[in-house]
Order: sequence, then structure tokens, then C-alpha cells
Amino acid sequence: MTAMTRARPLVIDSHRDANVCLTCGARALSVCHVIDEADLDKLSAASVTVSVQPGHTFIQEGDPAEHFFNVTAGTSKLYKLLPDGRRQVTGFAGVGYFLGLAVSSSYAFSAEALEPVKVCRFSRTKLRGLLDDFPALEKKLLEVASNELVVAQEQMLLLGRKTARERLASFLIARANMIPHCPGRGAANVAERIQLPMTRGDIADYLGLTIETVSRTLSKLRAEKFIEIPNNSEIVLLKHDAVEDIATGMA
Amino acid sequence: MTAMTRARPLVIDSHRDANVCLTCGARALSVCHVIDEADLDKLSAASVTVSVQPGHTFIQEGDPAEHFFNVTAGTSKLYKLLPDGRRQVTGFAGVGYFLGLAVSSSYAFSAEALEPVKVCRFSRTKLRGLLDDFPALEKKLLEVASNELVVAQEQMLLLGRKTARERLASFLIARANMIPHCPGRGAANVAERIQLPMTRGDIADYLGLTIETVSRTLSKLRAEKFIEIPNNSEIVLLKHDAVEDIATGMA
DNA sequence: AGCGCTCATTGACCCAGGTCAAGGTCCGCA
DNA sequence: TGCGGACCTTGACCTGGGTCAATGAGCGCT
Repeated sequence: MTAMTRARPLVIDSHRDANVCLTCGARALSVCHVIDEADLDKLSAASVTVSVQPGHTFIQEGDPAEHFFNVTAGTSKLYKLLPDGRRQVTGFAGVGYFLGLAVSSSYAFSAEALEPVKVCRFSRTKLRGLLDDFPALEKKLLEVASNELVVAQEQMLLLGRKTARERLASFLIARANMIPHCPGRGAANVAERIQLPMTRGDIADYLGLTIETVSRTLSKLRAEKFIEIPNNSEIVLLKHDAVEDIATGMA
Repeated sequence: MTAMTRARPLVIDSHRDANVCLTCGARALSVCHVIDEADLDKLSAASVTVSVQPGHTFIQEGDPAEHFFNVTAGTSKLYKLLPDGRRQVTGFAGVGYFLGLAVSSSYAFSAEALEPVKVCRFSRTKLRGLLDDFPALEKKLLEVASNELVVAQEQMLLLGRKTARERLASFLIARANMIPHCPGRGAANVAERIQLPMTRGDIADYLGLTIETVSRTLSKLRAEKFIEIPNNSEIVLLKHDAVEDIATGMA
């Protein structure tokens, strides 16, 4: 509900070295990994790296969709607004996320950095060129889009039919599962530490609730010893499986 | 909320003539239209036509995703269930709809025919073959998936943040806009006749409401002279623009 | 170390929409 | 042409989560 985004000098556009993609830490997590190492220079040539400061909106819903982005660092929230300011966060884009699938001629959502974010930016025309040169990339994008669609439908079920308690449980489980193979999982009651780069308000806007309900519901889960809340941006999942049962409506 | 789907002999699998695709009325509306007329025989060879009776579930959430479908007649509802029977309809698939995008190894949703439905069925492997032979088809699927994603995000906004009144208005406008170029639109107050092949219950499950709320809200809109309800499967939009304003939260 | 800001928590109250219940309408079928 | 069943409407009441308001906790800045 922050009324205005302050106009700090937020986007720093850095020009490109010979072959940034080769050393990119996000490559393994992103669509780029389908491109052969020998061809990475072409990928580097087609894009520029952009840094985005926390709080800055780098994609504006309704603007002409001139660019596509690949996230190489940090997390952003993706959202849509109603004229009176009601907000729906449609997702959180972390490292490896390809931004620009849900696009026709203009962006269908806005994107705002929650942390210092780095993205690889492609112009629409250059991306089209890459897709023609690398059919594997197109295949990969279709695969990614299909997965997004599955996630979107899961979210519709959540927003349309789940209780506040089930929504929070689902959110925590989804966040926990996105931790890249924390070893101590699989056994029933292993604690997991979940990072939350977003505020309670963002979580509320993602789950179709209010800040107060998010806060109350988390407090209740804590009182029931399902979770711990060491600080505002971390939650420890004490009973993964029990919370998963709540999430799926089985408890 | 129909507890069980009766096991009538519902799926009639008809073997394929030489070149069904050539005379297919749905071609202009579906992904197939990117395939050259000269190559349509290959498309025909890769698929079979299946008839589905109303009420029959021809895709079951969780089943291994062995087939993809292209709808050539009738409308189906796509939905997900929670263990206790709560249902979220994620969409309605009409003529031209490609079914199977939101798929990993198993189906993420169920599909049930609302009317007599005909689909073109492809096996996963045969579709893969087609995608390799016709890169344009892959491009088209990516485009379709992107549009689906836009629609899905719009639906998240609806489910997460709109009132019952706004949800119904949005639903009616979306249905009205899908009518293939009814000439008398564009002017402000032209009546539009909307076909509703689904029940109030299906609409409720689509909009995250109950049957009663859907019924009450439609009655209210009728009392306010925004719509007419000649019968259960038709609604006449008397004031398109006013309803559109309600839908977008501007009224 | 204390000010001021943003974010989170908690409580008291309220209301949009859910639940429960009683008809009403439509239609296919004998 | 009247019966049975599916679907829809309407009313009375209830409740999960929203609203409003006060307080607390963390933290950067001076």
C-alpha cells in the first residue's frame, strides 16, 4: 500500500563484458543453461545487465513490453493493481526466473525489487533472434511456461477455496520446497529455515488476505508449535509434514 | 459438487479418415492453423477424434499425462479438487482450446464435458514429433501459453481481491468478449446475448463463491437493469460499459 | 542513546459472503 | 399431464476474515 515509489536513481545500467554468461552464477538455474557453452558469447551479446535497487519498480503493468528479463540475483514481487489500489501479488521472482512470459504487447503485471536485484535484459527483437538461432531455448521457454501455468492454477485453488490458515501453510511449504536441496528433509520433523524477503503486506497481497490476518494466523501457528518466528524475515518450519497436511486441506 | 461420475459408456473413439484436419471447422480457431495445408495429412495421422458425452470426465487430475487434446466442439470445465471436495474451476475450454499446457508428467487438473464435446487427441510422443517437424507449432504453443498466463494472473486478481459483484461482472464481460465479433458492439449500450453452458455451481466454483451468492448477485444486477436472464443458460448484457466498469472496480 | 520511521502484532468490532433451509422452475419421461 | 429430479432462487442467520485503532519492535541516523 505504499502510495508512491520515490524517484531515486535506481536503475544502474552496466555495459557488457565479452562473455558475462560464461561466469554467470545463475546459469544453472535459468533457461540459459540449454545454450551450449560455445554459444554463450551470442547470448552475452544480446543482453545487458541491469541492477535494480530495492523498492524500485522496473516493470510497469500496461507499459509496452519492450524487454524480457532473466533474474540473476535478488527477489522481486510481481503484482497487478485495481484502480482503487487493491493489489494482487501474482508471484515472487527469484534467481533464475524468466520475466516476460505473461506478456502480449504490453506487460500484464508490474515488478518491484524486494532486495538488490540484478537482471539480464533482452530486447524483444533480440530475444526473437535468439529463439530462431536456438530452438532449444524456445522448447525450454514452453516448458517453463507450462510449469508456471501449473503453479498459477494451484494458486487459483488457494485463492478461491482455501482458508487463511491453509493459505499460510501452503505458502510456507512452497517456500520451504524451493530451498535447493536442504539435506535434512525427507524425515518427518526436521526444522527448516525459510527466508522471507517480502513484508507481511506482500504476503497478504499474494494470499488474498490482509496484513492483520497474516500476522494473526502466523501467531496462531507459532502458538501451536508448528513454526518459530525468529525475526520478521525468517520462519522456521518445526513440523513440515503437519503443516503440509494443513496446506492441502487434510487437517 | 456431484459426488460421483456415473460410468456410462461415454467416450466413443472413432478411427480416423485420411485427412480430417483439412475439413475441421475448428482449425481457424486453434493452434493447428499455423500448419500449412499441404502438411495437414501429417497432423491427421498423429491424432484421433474422440467424442465425450456431457458430464464425463475425460482428464483426471493426477493421472499420468499421456495425451494432449485440441477441442473441436463443445465446452468443458477444467478444475482442481481439495481432498474434502472443495472445487476450483480454473477455466472453461471451448472450441479451439489446446488442453495439456498446464502439465508436467501428470495432469494438474481434471476436465469434464459440459456439452457434447469433440476433441482431437495426440499422444505425448506424437506431439513431440510434430513439434520437431513444425517449429511454427512450438512457437504458437508458446504464444498460447503466454496468453493463458496473462488470463491466469487476471483470474488471481479476481479471486484474491475482487468483490462478488465485481467477479460476476468480470465473468460476464469475459464471456461477452469471447463472442466472435458480434457486430453490434463498440457503441455504448448494445445488448449482447451471452451463452452459459455451465451451471450456477460451475460459475461459483470458477469465481470462488457459492451458488447462493452467484444467484443473489445476478438477481441484484437484473433488478438494477444491467442484465436480463431469459433462462438459466443465457444472460443478456443490457449495459456492457457499465458492467465493464463494475468488473474493473471503477463502479 | 534517543528520535523517528517502517513494519508487525494484537484487540474490539463489523460485514460480505457463507450456511442452512424452504420453496420455485424447468424439463424429460411415462 | 402429472411425477421426479436437477437446478435455481430467496430468506434468515452466522462467521471468517476485514476494518479500525492502539501498541510494540527493530533499526538507521544523528
